[in-house]
Amino acid sequence: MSETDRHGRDDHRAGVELLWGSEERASRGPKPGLTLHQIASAGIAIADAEGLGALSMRAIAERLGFTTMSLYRHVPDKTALLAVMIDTAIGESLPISAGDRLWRSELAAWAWQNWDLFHRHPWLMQAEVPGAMTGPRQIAWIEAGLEILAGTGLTGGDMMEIVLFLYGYVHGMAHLSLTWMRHDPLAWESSSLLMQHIAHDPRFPLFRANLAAGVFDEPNDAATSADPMGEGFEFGLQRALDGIAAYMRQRTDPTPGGP
Amino acid sequence: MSETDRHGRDDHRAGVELLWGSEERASRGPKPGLTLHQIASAGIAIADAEGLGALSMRAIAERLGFTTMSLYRHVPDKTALLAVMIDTAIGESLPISAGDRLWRSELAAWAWQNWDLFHRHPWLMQAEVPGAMTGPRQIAWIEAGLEILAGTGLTGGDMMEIVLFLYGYVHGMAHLSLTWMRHDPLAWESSSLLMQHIAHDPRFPLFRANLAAGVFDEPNDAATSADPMGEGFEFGLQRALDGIAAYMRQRTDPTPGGP
DNA sequence: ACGAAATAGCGTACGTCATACACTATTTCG
DNA sequence: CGAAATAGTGTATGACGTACGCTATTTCGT
Repeated sequence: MSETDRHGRDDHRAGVELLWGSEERASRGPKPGLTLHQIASAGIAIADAEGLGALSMRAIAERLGFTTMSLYRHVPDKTALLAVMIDTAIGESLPISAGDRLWRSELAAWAWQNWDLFHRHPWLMQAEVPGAMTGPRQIAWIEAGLEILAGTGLTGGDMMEIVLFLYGYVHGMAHLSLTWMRHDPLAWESSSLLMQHIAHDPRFPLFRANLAAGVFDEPNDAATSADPMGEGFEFGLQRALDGIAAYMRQRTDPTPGGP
Repeated sequence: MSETDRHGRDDHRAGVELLWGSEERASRGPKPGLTLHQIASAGIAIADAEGLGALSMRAIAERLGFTTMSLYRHVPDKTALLAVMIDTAIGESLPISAGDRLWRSELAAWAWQNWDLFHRHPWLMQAEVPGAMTGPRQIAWIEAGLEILAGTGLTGGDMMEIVLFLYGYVHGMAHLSLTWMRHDPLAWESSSLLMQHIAHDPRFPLFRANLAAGVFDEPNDAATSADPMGEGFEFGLQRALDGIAAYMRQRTDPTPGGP
């Protein structure tokens, strides 16, 4: 067991270095015919097209025309590779400013770009990687959020908490969206089966009422849209921004109306 | 491939029925010495103690003193079992009213109970199960949220969107918390390694400043607390509730200040 | 220029996983 | 009482991550 632990730790350390270290070519030995970036890109392509379940070391190697074990010359283990894949995918679209200098629209753009990212690479949500393997591009995303709030007169701590608040919301809502809205015909049938069950269950009168009122689009409508929960996301986003705005007012106007 | 698809669909349907159907004993055949509830409970115990990675059909069967394949008499596949585990774990603590009838404190209690649930069973976040396999107890949780908002004069659609907004936030923040705050000593070392990298990276001045200011507790402090991100959660929760409150004001007071 | 050192990729092998399938023993209904 | 249905067992299969030893290649110190 202690051997396993030691190994796990070494792989963790190696994973962090893979994300943050410099990619220097070794001086001696044959020239690599395979790069970390190629591997990560192949992995992303597979995960995008066929889901995380289809992402095996074998599948990646085959796609690249190398043997499975060759990958391990560039990556300590699959978890570390996933971490690199995540950071690579995030890096494909770093946050773009909305253009104006208004924190509210900038934050909204920031949130929507994040939302889109999760929908472009649905496996990002499922990939379970320890937080210590966070990569620089993910930090860059947080940094961008902090930058947006930099001119508002909030303390650093407040800024960080607000960014994490918003990031948490985006992440959670994207998870809901992706869990629910796999519009493959396979999930379709069982989904309507579930709706039938709920619709006949007397324990959930309010939920049922909303079902009947079409608050959830009927599955056949939802299946036609690429982003069926986008409206719900926008709603929550506006609530979140309202909450942030209220907090900023409260912190910058020291109104004398105390207890 | 079409054979696999057909099978996947059948398993999906069976999974939904497992969650929602009635558990009637078959009339003929030997008496079962094993129940679905036992299996799910054993699975929960393993996942709680050793994580989702240690949750194998073999491990569950061994713990119960049966063979691996015996489980498949009660469960179509592992995904469906996970769905039952999730619903069982959620059912262990159904939402409890805060006592007063104020939507704000009731919703806060609701959110905190959800947060606690995720921390009591961290694997709930990792368990990837299709949305169509949502169980009745999870719906009960949403229903409880709707009930809290029932007296506020909002439309059904608004109520649902608010509950999903809050649920999304709780889920996302819990994910952040659990991804980051595995306080096992194994993750510890690589985590501080990451912090070192960030601390020396000129690309993230704002993030670095907050690191230096101790906005993230130093890892050694965080490791001592059972819920190190609880404060951040409460902060975001209050912002979310403020945002909801603002929306309710806007919808119930039809102020004439239009465009 | 040359041997030592280091590395890239390959081939094989192992243990673990979910799960298909055939079998036996048990219970109940017609 | 026999036919039908079911609970649990035993064995087998194919996919997975990855440890280990090998060969071929490149570069450094001499």
